[in-house]
Order: sequence, then C-alpha cells, then structure tokens
Amino acid sequence: MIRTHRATELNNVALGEAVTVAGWVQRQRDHGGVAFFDLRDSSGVIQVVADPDEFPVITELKMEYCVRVNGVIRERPEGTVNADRDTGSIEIGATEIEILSPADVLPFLIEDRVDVDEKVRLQHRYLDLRRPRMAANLKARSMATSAIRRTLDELGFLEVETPTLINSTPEGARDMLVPSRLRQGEFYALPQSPQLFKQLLMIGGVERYYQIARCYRDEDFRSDRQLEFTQLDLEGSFWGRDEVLDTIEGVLKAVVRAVRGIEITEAFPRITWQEAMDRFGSDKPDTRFGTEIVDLSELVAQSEFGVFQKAISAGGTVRGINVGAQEWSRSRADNLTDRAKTLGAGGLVWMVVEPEGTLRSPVAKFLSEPEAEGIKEAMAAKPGDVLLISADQWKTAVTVLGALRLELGRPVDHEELAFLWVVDFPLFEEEDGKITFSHHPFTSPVSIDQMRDEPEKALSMAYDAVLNGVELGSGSVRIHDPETQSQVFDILGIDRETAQRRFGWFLQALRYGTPPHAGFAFGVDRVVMILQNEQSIREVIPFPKTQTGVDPMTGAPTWVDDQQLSDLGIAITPEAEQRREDT
RNA sequence: GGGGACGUAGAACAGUCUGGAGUGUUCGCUGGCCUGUCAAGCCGGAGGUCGCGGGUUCAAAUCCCGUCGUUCCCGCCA
Repeated sequence: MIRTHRATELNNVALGEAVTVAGWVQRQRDHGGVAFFDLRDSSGVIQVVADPDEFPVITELKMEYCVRVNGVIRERPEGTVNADRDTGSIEIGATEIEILSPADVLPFLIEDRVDVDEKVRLQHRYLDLRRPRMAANLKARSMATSAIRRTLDELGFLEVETPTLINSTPEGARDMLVPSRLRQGEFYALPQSPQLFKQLLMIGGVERYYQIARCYRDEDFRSDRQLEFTQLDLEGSFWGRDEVLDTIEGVLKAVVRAVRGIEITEAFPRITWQEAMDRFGSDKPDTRFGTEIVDLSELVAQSEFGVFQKAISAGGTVRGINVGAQEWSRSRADNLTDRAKTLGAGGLVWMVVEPEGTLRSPVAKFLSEPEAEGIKEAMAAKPGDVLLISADQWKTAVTVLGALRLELGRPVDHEELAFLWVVDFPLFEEEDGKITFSHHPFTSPVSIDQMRDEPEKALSMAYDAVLNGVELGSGSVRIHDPETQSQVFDILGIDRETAQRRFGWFLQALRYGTPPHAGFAFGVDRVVMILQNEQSIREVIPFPKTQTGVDPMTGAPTWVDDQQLSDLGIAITPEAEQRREDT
C-alpha cells in the first residue's frame, strides 16, 4: 500500500498515529533548523514538518515533486494554527520522505490565483488540471452526470448507446465527416445529436431512453461552443410536452443539488417565445434583471421624426429600453450605434434624461412635448437614465435592444440561478426568403391545419431550457405520423424524392405503429459551466480545443501519411498541399 | 467569411500613444543565511529572436504593411 490516508482524512486520525500520505509538493519552506512543505492530493493539503539535519531530502523537494511521507499526526504548536486550511490544526512530523517522482521546473504555478494564458494552460493541461479550480470543475461535472443517471435510473429510464458513425444529412449544422476505407469516397458523419436514433428507439419500444451523448458540430467556436460537446439526450414514448418538462426539470434540479448543494423548490417559469422576444429581445432571456423592452410605437406613431415614421409605415415598430444611469459620451453613443448596426439595425436613437427632466438627444427636437413625456413615462425614466430606442422591423428592433440590454445591464450576482422554459416556438422561420424549420423537421406542429394554411404563423411543440441567459438545450414533441412528416417536408420544399432518399429509412420506420413521443437534450458542459461560474465552456472540458480547432498539447489536427490518404481514396487539394509543405 | 482586442524573460505584467542602449516590477529558477512557516523572510545571481517577415528612419518593442497565434463578437450553430 502506497498510502494509508488522503490529506483531509487526517483530521479524523488520532494524534500520535503513524500515517503514510502521498501527493504533490505544493510549497516548500526551509527555515534552516526546521523545514515545512505542503503536500497536496486530490482531497486537499496537509503540512509536513521535518528537521533538515535529520531528513536532508526535505531541502531537495521542489514544487510538484510527487512524494510519499511516513510520519506521525500531531497538533500544531500554539499560535501556529492555520485557520484558512481544513487541516490547519494538525501536521505530519515526518519519519521518512521518499521522492516518488521529481518534476521539471513548471511552466506555471499550480495555484488558482495565478492567471496564465490559456494556450499555455492547454499545452500543459495535465498540470492545469492539478489546480483546485480545474479539479473542482472536473468533480462538478462528474457529480452532474451521476445525478443525471441517478435521477433517470430511478424513473425507469434505459441508458442506450447510439452509434457515432452515422450518415450525413446536409440540414442544420455542418457535419464532422469520417472517410470510409472499405467504401472509398464515401463518408460517415459524427452525430450532431442522436435525434433520429432515439426516435427509432421509441419505435423500438424502449419508451424511456436517455444517453449522455457526445455530439459534434463542425461550426465556428464561441466561448460556449466546441466541435464536440456532451448532451443529456432523452426521449419518452406516450409523452407530451409536460412529461418532458417535468422530467428535465427534475434532472436539472438534481444536478443543481449535486453541484451547488441547494434545493430549487419552485417550478421553472414558463414563457412563450413571443413574450420572451417582446420583453427581452431574446429567445434565451436572462431574467436575473429587468431592463425590459418597451413598445413605443403608438406613442410616436404621429412623430415628425422620419426614422420613426418610416419604420412604422413599413410595418415595423419602435421599441426602447431604459438602461439606467450610464457613463455617457459621444464616443460611447457611437460605439453602441456601431454595435447596433453590426446586429442588423439601421441605427440607434439615444436619449439622456437631464436633471430637470428634459430629454437630451439628437432627435429631441423632432419630439413633441406629449411624445417626450409619453416616452419618459412608458420607460419609467428618471433623471440620469439613458434610453435606447430602435425603430425597425419587429425582430430586428427587439433583437438589437435585447443584445444591448445584456451588454449594459448585466447583473453580477453569480449565485442566482434563473431557470426558464421558453415554449411555443414558431414552427418555421424565413431565411433569405426561404422557409426553414426553426427547431428541426421532426418537430410536431401545434396544429396541422395551421401549419398547412398559415405556415408563417404556425407554432411548434418545441421548447427550450434557459439558465441565466444561456440556452441549455431544447426539445420537442415529435411527429409520429408519417403523413404529417411528409407534409412538413413538403412545406420545407423538400420534394418527395429527396425526402425519400435522405430519410426514407426513417419515414418507413414511422409506418410501423410509432408511439407518440417527445424528448429533450441539454448541454452538460453548459450547465456545469454556469453552476461553476465559469465564463467559458473550455473550463469544464478536460481537454478542449482552441478557437481554430487545435489542441495545443497534441497538435491535433495533423497531416497524415500519403498511404493513409490513398487507403481512403482521398486526395488533398493543391492549396492544402502547399500548406502541408510549408509546415 | 467579417470586425475588435491581445502577443515583451519559464509565468503575469509595465514600457508602445509621443521612436533614442533590452529599461523595470511581481512570481518562478539559482547560490547563500535562517528553528514555526504556511503566497515564509533576508542577501546575492542567472535568465530576452520584444510572435514572425518586410518597410520607414541616423535610430524601431514603440510608426507602417503583411503574416502567424490566442481570444471576444457578427455571420454560422436544424
């Protein structure tokens, strides 16, 4: 046995007892006649004391040496207790110190308070993982997944694995492709989600399925997006929306209990997509703070201000938010206007409420007294407040204000958890004049008649879970009737032949007594990220990739041998070949 | 595909705007001292392709152009 106890377990050991511990040297302090070092293992830290004359090895220890210590547990002398540490009232008087494995000089210190460039951390991720913050994140992740499994196992769910080498479908996100050697020129795709397979499991009579599934989307990175990520994927037969929401809500509450140690007793609020957009300008609203969007259209319907007039007569709207007291300057106004433009707005109107109550704004001179008063009243404006107004098509106006709301009014309370269901999503959305599905094409419409007659207004049985303004995941009641499924493809402009070619196998499966079913998937990485107060998903992924898809430690992705390429029947382009030679 | 920020010693930075010797700070590393520290302390020392390439200049970390890398955002992410 290499060790008898972990560091923090020593609190429960009788004084005078002989123990053996093993771990890493956190810090070493040599005082000449007496020397200390802090030994860290996965449980915590314990101080080891020795007389360097007796144990000269203690002066050889460097940070992150892996060591084993035999010693005796003893109370620290009066006045030397360290109240900041779990084991601060005891220490180990060493009787033997063995270096199990020395360490090179470190690229960075293994301490939370040290701020290190992320690339350097990723190049030595194994060292980064020794830091308490990262160790805690890994632990939180493990507790989250075990809470998920515990909860769903108790509910009688079956954990089923679906394949990760599947067929590519051009819809949605770009697929990660894997070339086939046995069938040269053909490709597998890595799943963006187990969507169709879990529906097949429902057809297969599983009734209650879940999987903690790795999913892949070959799209550009964000702080909350990686090429590969982990989802809790879940589906239930003979289920409607409420069964799904109740189950997922129970799972999320169990995760919060496991990771944060708190109990959420009240039900997650539900808000329709329309209301979310109107009030918060987002389909994933952060409801930890107000600053809601106000409709000013009627107030300024007769305004002399051309931009307002134009927006309204073009079927648009005029909306505003009161972002409260802000440092305000010309350059700030310009910055926000630019920001609004990058979000698709034509511009941005700003107003500052002067101490005497008048509005200071480039457009103030166009506003009548009743209009100015009406705006102030509608937006509950106080002296010093900054009002931002967008006049545009509805979706643009609310989206722009929603984004500015987040940038100017973000809360700082990291403890609060604002869960939310967003329901009644539109079934389709228009993109460059073309109708496309807003969730995925297997989502059930609320009404088949409406879908057929007024597709642009049709609602879907899709729903999202949102936490603190982050979309955790989404789900829907699925289409279980092959005829409805075909109609959806029709509306999407996918002709019968194409639908048959891409999804024929699935449409056929629907024809054998498919139970009504519904499901959900949420991102485990994102949930853990928020519960751990991390700003980036990379902090809760042990070995993430950088924004260009590179692993700085292994260098992946890398060039492969010509032989490997020819085995696959693949040639790389001259441009890529040039890059290959350059590197 | 587009926009912004950043890149200086092993790490984190200052210096860059307004060009003048690789100048400096903290941590780490290293030699020494030190019997109660715990981010120990004190004295000494080493350590630099200022990301890379080009240009302007008597002179470039500093100005200009390009490029690579990292990051945030827009597009994209059913």
